[in-house]
Amino acid sequence: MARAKPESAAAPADADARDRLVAAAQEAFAEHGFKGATVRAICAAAGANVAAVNYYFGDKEALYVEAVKAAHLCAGRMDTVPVPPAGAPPVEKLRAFIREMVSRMHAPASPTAMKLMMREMAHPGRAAHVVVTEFIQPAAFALRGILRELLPALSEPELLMVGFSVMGQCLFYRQNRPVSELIFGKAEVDALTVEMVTDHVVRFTLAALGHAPPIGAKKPGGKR
Amino acid sequence: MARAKPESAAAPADADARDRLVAAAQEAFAEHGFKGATVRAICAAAGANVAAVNYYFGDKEALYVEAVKAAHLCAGRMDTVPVPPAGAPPVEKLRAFIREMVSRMHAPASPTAMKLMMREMAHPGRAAHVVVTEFIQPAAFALRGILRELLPALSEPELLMVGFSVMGQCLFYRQNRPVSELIFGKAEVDALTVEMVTDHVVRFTLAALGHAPPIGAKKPGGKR
Amino acid sequence: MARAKPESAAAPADADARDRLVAAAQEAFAEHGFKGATVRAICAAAGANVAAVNYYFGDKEALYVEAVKAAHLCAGRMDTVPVPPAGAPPVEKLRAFIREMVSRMHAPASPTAMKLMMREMAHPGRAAHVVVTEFIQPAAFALRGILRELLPALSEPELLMVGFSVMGQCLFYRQNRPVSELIFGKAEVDALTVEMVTDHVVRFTLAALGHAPPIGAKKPGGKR
Amino acid sequence: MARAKPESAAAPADADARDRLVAAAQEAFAEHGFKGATVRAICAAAGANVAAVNYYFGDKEALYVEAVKAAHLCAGRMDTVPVPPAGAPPVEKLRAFIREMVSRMHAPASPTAMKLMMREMAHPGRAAHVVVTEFIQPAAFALRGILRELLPALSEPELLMVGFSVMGQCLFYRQNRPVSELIFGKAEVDALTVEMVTDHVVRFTLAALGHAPPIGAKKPGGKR
DNA sequence: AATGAATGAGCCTTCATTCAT
DNA sequence: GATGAATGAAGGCTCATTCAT
Repeated sequence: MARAKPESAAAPADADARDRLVAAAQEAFAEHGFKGATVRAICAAAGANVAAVNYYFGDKEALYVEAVKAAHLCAGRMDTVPVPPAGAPPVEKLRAFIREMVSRMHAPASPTAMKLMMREMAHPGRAAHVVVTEFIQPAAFALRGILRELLPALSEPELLMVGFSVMGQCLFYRQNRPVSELIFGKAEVDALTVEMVTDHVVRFTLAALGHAPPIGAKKPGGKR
Repeated sequence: MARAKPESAAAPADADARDRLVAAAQEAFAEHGFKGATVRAICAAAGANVAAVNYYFGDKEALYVEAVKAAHLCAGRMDTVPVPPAGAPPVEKLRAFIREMVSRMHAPASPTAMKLMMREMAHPGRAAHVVVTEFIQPAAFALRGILRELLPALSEPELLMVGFSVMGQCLFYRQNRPVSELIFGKAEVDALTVEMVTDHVVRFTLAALGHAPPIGAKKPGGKR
Repeated sequence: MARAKPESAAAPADADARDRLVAAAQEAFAEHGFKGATVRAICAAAGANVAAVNYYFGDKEALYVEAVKAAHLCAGRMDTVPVPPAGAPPVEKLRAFIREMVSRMHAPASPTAMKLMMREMAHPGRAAHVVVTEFIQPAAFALRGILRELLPALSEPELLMVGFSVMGQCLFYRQNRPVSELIFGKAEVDALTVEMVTDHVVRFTLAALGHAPPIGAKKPGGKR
Repeated sequence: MARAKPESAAAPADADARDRLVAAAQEAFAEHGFKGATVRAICAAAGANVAAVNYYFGDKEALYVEAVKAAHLCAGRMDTVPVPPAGAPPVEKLRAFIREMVSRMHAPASPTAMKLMMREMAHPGRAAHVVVTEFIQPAAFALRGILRELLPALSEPELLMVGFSVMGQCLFYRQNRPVSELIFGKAEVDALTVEMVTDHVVRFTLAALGHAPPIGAKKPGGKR
């Protein structure tokens, strides 16, 4: 926020102390939550002094906010990236949106970054405002716009729920992956590649909206 | 003279200290997480001594596990509940399953039991095993059975993803409610009643599976 | 303030932890001031745990207040003790007042208690209100009453300054003893017994007020 | 090229960093004590670097000593100032001495230099020696000389106590001003001007010594 | 059986100080 | 000469836990 050197985004090892601190904080906060993570552990993991977090950020909480902000920066803005075909048909836009969303949820650039974001979303607190207004809200409105094009006759609440159905499918793969692995086995879940999931969610959704043959039908075959 | 023993966990009615402790722990852990909740606050809320948690459970962590276990007991088994149409057609079974699931997830205020379970599911740890094997797993297998009946031709991975799409839609309303309210406004989100959401998820899913007209179509239109 | 066992006042060694804590705190605060004294050192000196001060008093500051209050309690109330001859002639009352005041300043029951009181008086802060209203104020008003009897014609400001002259003489022996010893030598200053100082201050004051022969005159001799 | 060296302490006019540091230190130490004042705050107030105090003085404590020394320099020597009547009658000398002393102690607001000196005198430590030998001692001896002239027959201890009575009256107005204001109200105490206090202390003392009519007598009475 | 007084480990933070520039 | 980024020691305080009762 107040620095002029945002060079290489993820700072795993050799970046300067401040960036290493943020990276370590993401990891720690994602793993143990705000209270569970200790600044001592974070500083140790970042190879910095115990006083470093107070020196660079002034506060444990400020570091937390910074970590969440960095996480969503690292994940990229949702409103700019996903919809390459600006004037394309809405079905294509939706397909692109889901593809982008699923791929982000599936194998994000920084796993811990996503994890941290999810944690904050589940229990909004200190940094919720930043994440929501800068990261989530644009995506949500973009999706709503696409869906409105596709379903011009739907009432607002119905449109809202359609959007929730799309987001629910995408978020599931991140929010409930650990439990899924416990139930069905890690191998089974890991076998689902990004492509498979993307195709499935796109098809499931488009089928529900009447823009593709239903799931039971022969793959890309005749109308039946 | 007083009580026989603090043996059987679930207390029938008048709630002695041990049960009040578990109830208070559910509330506290659901609200502040494991580290955030203090045993002092829990004991105070339960009207018990500071040493009560150690006396009854031996450990803060043991109390946590007990609280989560009690939560899933309180929430009820997922495989037994939605049985109304035991041998009914699979579409009806699916409808019943979704109805049950959505209504459980939907509780607007905060049935602390569910909240606590969700927290534990998001970051599986201490008590994940019990919750998963006794609560989630049966539900997941029940859903898988229903879907298999509906879609006999699907491959295993495809079936898995269909189940994830159903669960994703249902869970969304609990896991992402706070953020949804931040984005679209609390009023908009609260306006979605259990009935509306149930109907929507059922219809969206059945439409995707080809067992109902798609969402865009005229609502109460012809059978096709 | 909230305990029911004010048994033996000064608790040097075997009293319960709380009292030992207050005693140690008096010593430490008197010696190093509020910020200079550490709760760790205080607890160590009291043979108590590091958390003891927070357990018994909740705060370092609360302990400070308690220490100051205990100090003035230990020194005794000023309004009740000194004026035995209730209806005696004012000169006698003044003599008694000065005697009491000087002897307290000179060799108080607990040297550190007095020192602590003086410190707080010099830089009033946290505990000033208690000390002033409960200990200093009564003494000041008692003195003012005595002086008003002696000097009925004096204006208020003049009476105030006469009181200050009396108090200034008495307090000097406590507030500036260390410096006095540095200048004139410890032996010289220590040679001044309570009796000598009392007699001197009484005589100096009464002489100034015209109720005794001046200092230069032959001791208790003729009018000159 | 810039300045020769930070050698001579007292700066004449434009105040370079070192001098600003000392000034800021006086203020801070006088207000918050040694531990209470932070070098960061001092440097900030002096518009200097955080490392400036260590660079110029080597130590926080060294800066403290320097500040106290500068304070006593700034306050001026006590033996040289009140010389107006060099060979005047001793009564006049005493009058001049008290006048000088009272006016120095009386400064109503906060000439930080004096405040700092008083603090150090109350708890002699690091810098006590310099202050005493260079500032207090000369004044004390000057006073003793004057009193010896006035009271040639007195024993040494008696003379000492007379000196203490004079000093006690003067110092009272600085050492106990805050408490006095708390007891009698700020307005009452502030109403006592330097002139009033000077006149009172002179008269009180001279009366005690038999060189003026006692306090109770008619104010502007005959010379006697 | 059940309590609450007491403990010690550990947390976040501050602060005087240093070192490379 | 003078700076400011960075450090480590220490401080106040919280909290889960225990031990006599």
